[in-house]
Amino acid sequence: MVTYADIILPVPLQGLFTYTLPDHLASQAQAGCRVIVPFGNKRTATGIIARIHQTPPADPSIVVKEVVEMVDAHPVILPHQLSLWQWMADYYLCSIGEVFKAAVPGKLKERPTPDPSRKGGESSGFKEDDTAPAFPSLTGGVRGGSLPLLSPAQSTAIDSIRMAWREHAVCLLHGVTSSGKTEIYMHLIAEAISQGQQVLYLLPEIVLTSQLTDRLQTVFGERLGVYHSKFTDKVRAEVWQRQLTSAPYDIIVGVRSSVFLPFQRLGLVIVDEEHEVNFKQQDPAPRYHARNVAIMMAARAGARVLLGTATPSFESYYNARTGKYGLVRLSERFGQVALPEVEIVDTKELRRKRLMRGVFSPPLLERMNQSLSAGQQVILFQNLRGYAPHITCHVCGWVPRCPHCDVSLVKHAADGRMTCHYCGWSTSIPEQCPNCGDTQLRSHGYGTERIEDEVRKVFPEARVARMDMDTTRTRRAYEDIIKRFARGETDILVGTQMVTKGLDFENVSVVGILSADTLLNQSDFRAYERSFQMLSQVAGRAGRRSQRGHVLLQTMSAHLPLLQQVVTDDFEAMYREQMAERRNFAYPPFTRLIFVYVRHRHQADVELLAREAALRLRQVLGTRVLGPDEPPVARIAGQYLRRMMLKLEPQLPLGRVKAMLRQVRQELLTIKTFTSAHIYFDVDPL
DNA sequence: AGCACGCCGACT
DNA sequence: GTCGGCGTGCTC
Repeated sequence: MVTYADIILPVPLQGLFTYTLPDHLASQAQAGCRVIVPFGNKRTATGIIARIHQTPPADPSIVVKEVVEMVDAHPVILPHQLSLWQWMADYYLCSIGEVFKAAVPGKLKERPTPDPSRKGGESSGFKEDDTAPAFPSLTGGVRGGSLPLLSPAQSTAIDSIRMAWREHAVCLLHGVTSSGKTEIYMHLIAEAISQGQQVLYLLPEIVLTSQLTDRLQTVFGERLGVYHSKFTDKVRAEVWQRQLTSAPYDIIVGVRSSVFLPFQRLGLVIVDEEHEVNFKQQDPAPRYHARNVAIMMAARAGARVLLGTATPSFESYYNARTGKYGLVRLSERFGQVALPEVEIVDTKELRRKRLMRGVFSPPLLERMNQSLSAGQQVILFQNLRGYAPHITCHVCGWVPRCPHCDVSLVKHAADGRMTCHYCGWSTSIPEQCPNCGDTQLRSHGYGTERIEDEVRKVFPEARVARMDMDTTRTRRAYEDIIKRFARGETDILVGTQMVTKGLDFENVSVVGILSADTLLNQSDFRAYERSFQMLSQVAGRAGRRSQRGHVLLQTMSAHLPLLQQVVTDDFEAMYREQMAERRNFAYPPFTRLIFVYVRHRHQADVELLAREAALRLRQVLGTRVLGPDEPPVARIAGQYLRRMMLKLEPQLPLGRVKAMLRQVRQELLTIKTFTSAHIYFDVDPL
C-alpha cells in the first residue's frame, strides 16, 4: 500500500500538499516532523507533515511527488500545535503555510546542513545540546531565589483568581498601576511549576527588558527561558528545540510569537498588558492576536489563563462583565504609592496668549525645573520619531513625499535624510527646494529628535537621552538607555510609546505629554479607548513609592470629557461612555469586524476590483458591508490599497461567512484583469 | 510568495 | 542582434 503524507509548506496557498512517502521513510515518519520535498520547478522546500494516510488525492490531475528526505526523527511541532495552526488559518482567513512561516524560527525552516558527526536524516533535535546545554544569555541567574512577600490585597487577589479559575478558564486581573501585578504572577508561576506544569508569560515587546527578566531570573533561575524578537534566530531556534527535550524551560517569558513554542505540559498562561495593541500582528499574514491565540492554545492544553492590565481592552472587559471570563480587581496601590496628579494644560489658550515656549508650556517648564533641581528625573512623551513630520518650501509650498507611498517624508536630522515611515525609503534632505530653487525649507511639527534638541536648548545642563526606534536598533542600545536612566545617569528621557510601557523608575517625578492631540484626533472608533490607555500608562510612569508625581498633559482639546477621566483615573466612566457609542454605532464588542483589503499596482484596477468585491459581498451580506474606501495610507510601497469594512452581528454564522469570503476572493482572482491583485482579510482589526 | 517562461523596448 | 522589464501561470 502506498503511504501518503499531507505536508504544510511555507507558502500563501490554501491547503496542504500531498506527497508519497517511500517505505524506508514511512516507518519513521510522524505528524509534526520536518521533511524535504520537491516543490514547483526544480525547487525544494522544508515542510511539516500534517497527516499520514493511505488515500490518494481526489483530483486525478495532480501528479504526486515523493518526499526526498526526513529531517526529524521526532516531531518538532506537537499535535496540539498543528491543531492550533489549523484553527488560526481558519479563523484569521490565511493559509496554514503562512502560520507555519510566522510560527517557526527561520533556522528550523532551512534545509539543515549535513552534520558530519551523525548519520544523515537524523540531524534533528537536541543532544540530551548529556550535559545541560549552555544558553549564554539565558542562564546565570540565581537558582531558586525566594518569592516576594505579598500585601493582604495581593493575597486576596490571588485567592479570587484561583476561585475564578474554578468556573472560567480565563480570568481578567484589572489592577491599577503600581498595584503589584508582577508579584501575583510570580506566586502563580511558582505554584504552577511546583505542580510540574509549564508557564507561558506573554508580554508586549517593549516591556520585555532585563528590568523584568532579571527580577524573574532571581527567583526562577535556570527554569526561565526568554523568547525575544531582538534575540538572534539561532537562539530562538535553540529555545524551541529545548522545549522539545525532557528538560524544557518551565517558564517562558516572551513576546507575541512565543505562543507558537512547543509546550509539553502547559498549565498556566499569563498575558500581561493584555490590552496592548502590539499583541496583534498587522502585516504580514497571519494577522493574529497573540492574546486570543494564547487563550485557544491554553484551551487545548487545559491550562488556565490570566489576563492582566490596568486598562482592560473593551473586548476583554466585556467578556469579564458578561461572565465569559472571571474578573478580579486590585485597586490598592502597593506600598501606598499616591496617584500621580494629572494636570491638563490648554496649549491652544496658552499659544493664543503667546505664552508657549516652543513646544513647552510654562507649567511644564516649571515642573521640569523643580524636578531637576531636586535631583529627580523627567520623562517626555511624543508619539512620533524623527525630527519633523513635514518639511515645506517656505516660498512655493513644495512638500517632499515618498515616491512609493501616499505619505510625506519625515525629516531625520541625525543623518540629514528624510524618510518614509511606511516603506523605509529615504533620501538626503535637499539643500534647496527642487521645485523653485529657493533655500528656505522649513520644518513643521515635532518628532522626538526635535524635542530632544529643544530640551537641550532649554535645559543645557541636563543630561538628555532619547528612546525610540531609531536609538534602539539593537537590544544592547535599548538596554543601555534604560539602564543609564535607571542609574540616574540621565535626567530627561525623551521618547515615543516606548517610554510608556511598564518601565519602573523610582526617581521620576514629572512626566510631560507634549501633545495628546495626534492621539485624540485619530478618526477610528477606538481612538478614545486607545488614548485613555496610553495616557494612563504614561501617567503611571510618574511618582512611584516615595512621592506623588506630576503629569502635565498638553493638548489643544482641553475640555474633552475623556481627559477628565484620565485625570481621575476613571476607567469605568470611560468604559460606560464609550460602550454606549459602540452600541449605538454597532462596533465591537457588539459586532465583529473584518476588513477586506484589495491591493494592486494600478490605481484604476484597484478601484475596479474594490467595487466588484463590494458588489459581490453585498449580495450576501447586504448593508453589513461598508466601503470600499481608502485606508489612511492609500498607497504603500508602490501598491494601491482599498478597504471594505464588514460589520458582523454575533448571531451570524461566522464559519459560513468566512467560507464565503474565501470563495469570493477565489472567484475574483480568477478574473483576468485581477490575477495580479492581492485580496486579504484582517479579522478583528485593531 | 517564489520562480520560469515569454513577449516587447533600447541598448552594445 | 540581445539584455531585461514585468505580465502570467503554476506549485501535490
